[in-house]
Amino acid sequence: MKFEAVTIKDIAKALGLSTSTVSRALRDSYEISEETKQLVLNYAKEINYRPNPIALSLKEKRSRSIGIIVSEIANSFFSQAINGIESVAHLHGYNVIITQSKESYEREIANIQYLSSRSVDGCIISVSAETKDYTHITELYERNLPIVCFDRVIEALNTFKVTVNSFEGAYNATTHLIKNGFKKIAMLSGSSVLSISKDRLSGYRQALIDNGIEFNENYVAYCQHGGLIYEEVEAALNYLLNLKPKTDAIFAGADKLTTNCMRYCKAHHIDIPKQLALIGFSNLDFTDLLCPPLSVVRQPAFEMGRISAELLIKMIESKRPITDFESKILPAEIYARASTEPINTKKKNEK
Amino acid sequence: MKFEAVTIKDIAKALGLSTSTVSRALRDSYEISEETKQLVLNYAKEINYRPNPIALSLKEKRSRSIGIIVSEIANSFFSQAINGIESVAHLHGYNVIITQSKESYEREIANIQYLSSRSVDGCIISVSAETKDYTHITELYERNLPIVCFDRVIEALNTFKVTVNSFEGAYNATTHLIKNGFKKIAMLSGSSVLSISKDRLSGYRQALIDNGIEFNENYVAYCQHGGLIYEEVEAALNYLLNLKPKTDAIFAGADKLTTNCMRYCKAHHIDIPKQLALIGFSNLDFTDLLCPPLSVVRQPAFEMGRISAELLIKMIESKRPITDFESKILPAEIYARASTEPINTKKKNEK
DNA sequence: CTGAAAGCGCTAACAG
DNA sequence: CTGTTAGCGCTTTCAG
Repeated sequence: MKFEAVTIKDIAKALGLSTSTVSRALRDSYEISEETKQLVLNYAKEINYRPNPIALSLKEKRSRSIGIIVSEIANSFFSQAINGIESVAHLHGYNVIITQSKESYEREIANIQYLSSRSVDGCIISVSAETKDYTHITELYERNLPIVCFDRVIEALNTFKVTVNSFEGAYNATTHLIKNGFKKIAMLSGSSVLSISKDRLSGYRQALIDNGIEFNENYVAYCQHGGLIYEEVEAALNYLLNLKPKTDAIFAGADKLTTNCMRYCKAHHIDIPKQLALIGFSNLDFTDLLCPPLSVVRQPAFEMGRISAELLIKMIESKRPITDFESKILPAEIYARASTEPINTKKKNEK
Repeated sequence: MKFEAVTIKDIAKALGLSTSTVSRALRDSYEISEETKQLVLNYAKEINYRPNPIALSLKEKRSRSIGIIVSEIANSFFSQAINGIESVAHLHGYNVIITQSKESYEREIANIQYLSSRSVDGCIISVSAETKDYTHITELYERNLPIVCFDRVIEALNTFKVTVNSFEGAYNATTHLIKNGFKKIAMLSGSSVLSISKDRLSGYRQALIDNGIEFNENYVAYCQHGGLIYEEVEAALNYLLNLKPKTDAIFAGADKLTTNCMRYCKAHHIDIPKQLALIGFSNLDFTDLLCPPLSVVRQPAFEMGRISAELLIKMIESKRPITDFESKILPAEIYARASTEPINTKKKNEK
């Protein structure tokens, strides 16, 4: 089965013109008579002519499309970010090709190579949790493929980076827990190689220190797949919840970690926040409807996508190489809800 | 900024061969000596040569990519379905271009035209809630663009269709409510033009009738944007909850309707299920964690995506036009949770 | 066994 | 103002 489209040649033949005349007429070139233009334009509309972007791409070595690599579109943060990217891309006449790495290094490589060979004009990337070696990306970047990093950025890559202030978000979340009276706050962290994990860990650490609480490495557990697999979260929590002194609150560093932590508590009949308080990064739209309503650190995902796309398009359309790269760091917002409410310990202990 | 890739020409020049020889060597043609093949293959690997799929597409008029149009990737049902599509597409060496209609007729047209002109080999479509006229799709289909409909199908299009058994899902959900003692069951429906809305309404209706309850049109409210906009759900519920006799349960016909209904109840301090029971279609992964845990009708989204992609690829690769189109109808699963638990009315009314 | 040449759809320099 | 031609990267006759 083959799908046959109308070409410039068909128009030229039908109208007894040359292909170049038709081409020029369609692009409203000044060197074509008004008469011919109208003739061509009308006929083109009539037979519903659409230029073949593939031929165009081949010729111009640009495709007016941009590639996206994220770990998982089913993740709210990423689908919101993609919406942001699409909104500005379409505004500038670009289309968007979305790919998922599923946190796999192999798939990330396959994706970026597909995208680059597919002649996307640039890429917006949030690297996979598995990726430690970035040569597949830096190589393309050095060969002049415009790339913007967002969310999980590559420190070593000298380009635009769009992130949330992970340190601050983690700092505020942890401080919030402390203010609400929680003492033994553990951190459930994503892959230790990710920049955001490190930043979030630092924020958590600093908040403890600033509040006169000792930072204890043992109260941090890592999930190398970012919580994508429930079992890794289960293992991490089995560990964290059996420490002495007893963990009374969890700060979770990523979307899936947060929700899977909740799932764990439900499965193990752990009362939130009475037995365990919980706050974590999440962009789910339903955290207020959860049981209990969940305190979260929310990232401006749409906005991050928007900015990333704007920067990428700026890079693509810039005449000369850009050397002055800013990093955009947006604030994360804390939503305090029931999952971190202070528990009135007096009832139990006093009087 | 331009990204320059290695071409066959570069290899030919470097090795003192012709481009055709190189091309043949790379494709392991029988008419090339083992020697030359090795030479070319080694060099190609060394300089990391990748064929340009754009050039290939132009030549072969096929791109080994398939297009997807869904209303919204942030919708769990669709992101799960996309995962299913991707899994088989990659298996067959196809790539996937995802687009979103955002329930807009205009965007749907723009998307499918982009995809077809972009020479995707076929499309998998779930139409937007706004779409009443399908000529933009049927036209392309008649011009031999393979298309598979899923979820929201186009009845009139004679092609493969992959759906969930909406009638049965709705029937079972409604019956579940009746069995649990609810009397005045209202339905919160999506866009009235969608086939799935009609089927779900029929299922709801039939369940009432089969249980000796009169079907009353007034107890059905429609949300033309499928619940994407909270306000339309709010308006619908304001209406449904003020009917006499009083509505005591809601059956919601789509993902966003269900969750927005929950949000409404929370905002209006309506106790689920005591004041209002709720069950609805939803593919959210967190419905068990909601407050209260939500009874849902769940669609096998991944599976639907998988099957759609298999059928599409079968269509694309078939030598002769296919005429025998089956419709795959998969069962929906009911998960009964606290949001539809029977309420013990005896306490109030009797003795 | 290998090379020259044409062509996929389009644009753009170069001629008229 | 319009036509001819070459070329983007690749495959594929058709000639050697």
